[in-house]
Amino acid sequence: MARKTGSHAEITGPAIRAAALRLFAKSGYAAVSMRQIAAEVGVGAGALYLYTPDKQTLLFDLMHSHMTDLLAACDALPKESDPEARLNQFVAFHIDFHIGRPDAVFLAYMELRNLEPDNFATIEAQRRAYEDRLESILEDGQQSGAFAIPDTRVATMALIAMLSGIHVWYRDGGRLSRDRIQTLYRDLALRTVSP
Amino acid sequence: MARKTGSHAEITGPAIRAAALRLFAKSGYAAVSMRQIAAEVGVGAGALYLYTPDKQTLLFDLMHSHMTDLLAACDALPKESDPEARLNQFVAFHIDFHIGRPDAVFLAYMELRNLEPDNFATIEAQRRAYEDRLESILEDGQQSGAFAIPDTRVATMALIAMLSGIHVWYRDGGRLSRDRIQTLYRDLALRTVSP
DNA sequence: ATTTGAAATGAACGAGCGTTCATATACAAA
DNA sequence: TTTGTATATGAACGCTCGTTCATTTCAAAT
Repeated sequence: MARKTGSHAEITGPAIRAAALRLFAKSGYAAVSMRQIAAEVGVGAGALYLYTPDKQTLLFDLMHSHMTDLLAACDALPKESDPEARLNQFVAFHIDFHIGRPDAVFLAYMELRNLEPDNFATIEAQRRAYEDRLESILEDGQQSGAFAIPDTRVATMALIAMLSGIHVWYRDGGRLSRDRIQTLYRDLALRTVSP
Repeated sequence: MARKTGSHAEITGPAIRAAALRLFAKSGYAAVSMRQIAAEVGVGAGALYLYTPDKQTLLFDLMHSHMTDLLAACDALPKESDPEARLNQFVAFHIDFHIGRPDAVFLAYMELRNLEPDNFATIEAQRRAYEDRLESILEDGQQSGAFAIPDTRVATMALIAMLSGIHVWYRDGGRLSRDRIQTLYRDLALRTVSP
């Protein structure tokens, strides 16, 4: 048997990316073999190379498209002028975006060290760009007197870490609803910057 | 050649653990081979098995002893009665302990998924026990009225994430001294729980 | 000086790795 | 219905992996 009945590139391609994402997130890039990914999709290992030049590129594409989506979604938010409203908006956005993509979030956080130098630099720049979105909000609030922040860079990193930490314990259908979590973290964020 | 001049178990054993810790932290458990570890120590790969039954146990021992040290050091802190003082103490302790052990922190944080189920359960219980140290402080403060926390469990996870996030950006000799970081994070922590 | 056990070697094992390629089949267009 | 191309196979390549083991050498105790 060679080509399969009903096989199409527009099905297999995304299926490979989805399987790779799930497996990389669960076991880690280095611990997952191309044969495992292929088995999950239901094809032979050789077929993967019709869709990616190699394993490293598969990882990079997953991380890169995640970060690109993140930045695009962040920039597509309606513009608020009040720093406090912008912070609230950022917190709600971050939680919403990240809770809906646990595997991609896990990848982007845990697999940086498995990227080759050029790929690493690209992802790292995107991560930094995202942090800068938050830092701008804090700086503007600081200048306008809406916030009182001793060190905006530290506050930025602290807030990002606090928000990103949700993925460690959040489970769908757990004790807290998404709305409740957003409310609690909006409150936490606001407390850390309020005068 | 077989046995080496000047070779001693009390030297090679710790050297293996130190090399494994550094390499696991840098590249990840699955990406590091026993031969790499051995090369770093300056022995053959076979020699490692005089000091560990297998690679998995080597990882587990590193994580387990780190967590055990962490809990012991935390419990050895002088007892404070005031919840605010206890929170300050916890923040300072956490930062101090973690900044001094970047590799072990990285391991305990990133390699959980590479632990076999029994080992995972052990480490996870220790991690939870550490979180509970902080949660107790927050609960006591909440009951005494010193703190006003909508959800102590969420506040606990948020604070732990915030504090642990320091390892992402902290570098020895960077812009901020250890003292300055402790001051900033004590302030951040206090803000998030203050009435 | 001799003995004894600890410490390390280095070859070997079977298995699995990422990747390539000649080959075969299914589908779309003619 | 024929033809051309997209899609997939599965064997094979050269490596590296974790681990074992017979063997050798060093260091300390007698």
